[in-house]
Amino acid sequence: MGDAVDMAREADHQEVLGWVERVAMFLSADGLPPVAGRVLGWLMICDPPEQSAGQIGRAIGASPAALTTNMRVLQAMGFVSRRTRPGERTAYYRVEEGAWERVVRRQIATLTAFREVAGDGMDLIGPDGARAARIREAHHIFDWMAKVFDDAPPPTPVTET
Amino acid sequence: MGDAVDMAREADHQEVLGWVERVAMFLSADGLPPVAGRVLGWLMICDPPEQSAGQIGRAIGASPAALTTNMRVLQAMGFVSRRTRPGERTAYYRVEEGAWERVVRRQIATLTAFREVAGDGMDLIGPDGARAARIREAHHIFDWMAKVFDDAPPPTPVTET
DNA sequence: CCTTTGTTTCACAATATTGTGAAGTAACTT
DNA sequence: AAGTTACTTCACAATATTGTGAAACAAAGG
Repeated sequence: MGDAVDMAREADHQEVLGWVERVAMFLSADGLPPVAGRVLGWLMICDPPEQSAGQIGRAIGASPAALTTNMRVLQAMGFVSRRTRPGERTAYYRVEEGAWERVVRRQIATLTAFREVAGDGMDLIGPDGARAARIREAHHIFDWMAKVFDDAPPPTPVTET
Repeated sequence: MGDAVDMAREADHQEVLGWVERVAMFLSADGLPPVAGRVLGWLMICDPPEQSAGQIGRAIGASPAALTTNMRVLQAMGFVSRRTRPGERTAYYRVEEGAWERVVRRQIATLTAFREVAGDGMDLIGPDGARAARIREAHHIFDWMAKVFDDAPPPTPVTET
């Protein structure tokens, strides 16, 4: 059924798939469909780093149709980029540079957006201390979070690509 | 059809409901069901601040059954607390003190948890520079985020409750 | 003790999400 | 030009999520 090298490769792939699944699970908490998460996970760890939809689909066990749909999603989110090579009809995908920083920043921006909602709530019911206190508390904490990030030093750039 | 005071009250309630809906929409991005989000929004802005399931249900237009289910969810998440009064069978709910800080911290913790996943990925494929670079980048950014929060001054406590 | 009122449970309906299979289309190869 | 391969589209199936209605239940009031 295959020699020792094949068996080792198989075991590796299982381990890698397990990791890919963890990545997918993490992203599904953000509403990303399972296959999209698996693709991103796979593209994080695969070798070579740039692969076609077919290769990806075979690796993670998803249908071509699912690949089409989810590659589109991932591109729209700016997580992966699509590249073609001259004289080849196949498109290759890779994780976009800085994708995860964008993920993080987007998350934070979404969170801090609630500050506006809280502000509008206070406008709505007036500054009356007792009643507005609940909303003020929420506003306060989101304001704190926004400031933490505004004041934070930017992440050190990646040295090697 | 009602006097001027009633009409004003009605208009107010519509505005408030609109705000409640925005809160619900925000929370649904985190996977909270619509009704749970509405309840939380309502409890943020309602007067009096402590209300029964029946009152809440009538205010936001949800069935008693939905209330039961979603109040349970909100309590489990630590967002609202349930209180009974001696000699009354009715339970009253209110927004838990510090609920939103908990929301924010939970979100951040969830995000930074990905640092572990990235770390395990690097363990899996070895420190080989070229291939591990993608995962290292992800690890790097999540590490940055975790540190930003670890180093951040805590939010100033609420002065008035 | 029976009524009233408010809550809970549960079966089910409505809807939304996701992914597959099969057919269609496009592009390189020979 | 015909074949091969890869991707895309689309109808549909499987599943998951939510919320409702009706019936059961519990507690307070008469």
